[in-house]
Amino acid sequence: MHSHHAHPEDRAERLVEAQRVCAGAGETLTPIRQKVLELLWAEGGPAKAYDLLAKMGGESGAAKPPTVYRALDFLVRLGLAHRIESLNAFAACGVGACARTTIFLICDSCGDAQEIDAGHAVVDLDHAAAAARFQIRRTVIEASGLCAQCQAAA
Amino acid sequence: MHSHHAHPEDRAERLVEAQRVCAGAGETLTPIRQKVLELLWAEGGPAKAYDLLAKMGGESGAAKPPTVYRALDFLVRLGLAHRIESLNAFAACGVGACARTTIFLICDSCGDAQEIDAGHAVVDLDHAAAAARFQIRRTVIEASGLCAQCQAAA
DNA sequence: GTGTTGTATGTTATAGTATATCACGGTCAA
DNA sequence: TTGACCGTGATATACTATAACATACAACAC
Repeated sequence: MHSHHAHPEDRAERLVEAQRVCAGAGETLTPIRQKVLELLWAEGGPAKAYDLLAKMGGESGAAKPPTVYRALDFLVRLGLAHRIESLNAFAACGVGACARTTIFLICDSCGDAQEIDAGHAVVDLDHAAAAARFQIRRTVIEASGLCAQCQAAA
Repeated sequence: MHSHHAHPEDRAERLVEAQRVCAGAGETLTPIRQKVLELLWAEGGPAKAYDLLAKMGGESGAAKPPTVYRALDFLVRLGLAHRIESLNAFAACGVGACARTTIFLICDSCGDAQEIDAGHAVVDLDHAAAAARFQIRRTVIEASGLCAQCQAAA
């Protein structure tokens, strides 16, 4: 599941890009962080923290929750991944890394999540916030429903 | 906390309105559901399920989690309350009940959440979804940051 | 070299959020 | 009166996330 829509870029290419992003931020893509990022790529869609945890392996038994949560925090902080609030899940950023606000279209049927640029929606949100004199730090825009494929299947 | 911005309407008035909404949907505002709704009103801001649970009282000891979650599901289903995904919290609908998509502006400092109409933002979201042939069932738009008061205080 | 600082990770425990499941009682219509 | 539906009670458990403290190691100043 979630293995459809393979990303055009080669895995090695994305990895180099991710490392470049980290270096640019003065941070390091450590083995653990890289592993979690690759698991997110492999998932190809929303992934739960504990599912990632189970796939972490590790020589001295399984990894512990803080390990994967720290890595996820890091990846989200650098824009390499996103947190999907309405699923309590995480997804690799569809374009490598982005500082932009993105929208997730989450299919209730197949569980996949499509990431699209927020575009004008965020502009309007900024207007609304300005009218309320509210200073936005972070924006979450998520819509759930049926993706094109699942509509066709139904 | 959260007790500022008292709602203009009288509590009894809101209650009648809520009952009307339920009746209109062919549903019943049972004592438990009403109790949870009143707790949300009393809170005046985002409330956590387990905090509500603790305030439920009940003669034979405290209420159990499913009781409050069922009531919350009901209230959200009828538009009498909203779920705030990025807080894992719930809030009474600011206008009694609404079918509309609303935006929450969540203050990181005081924890209050202001509910505003989605307005154009949701139109743009609809456009974006249509372009992806995605059929939206539910929309979550939440922004967090600093409210006007907390900006002034800082 | 020694100490110090900062960052990443390991480890244990626990807090916090949510639902599955089965049982019980009431209402209402067939 | 029986059966379907709904709301609730009750128990248990699943799932999500973080606190708190310990360890390791590299970079740098002295």
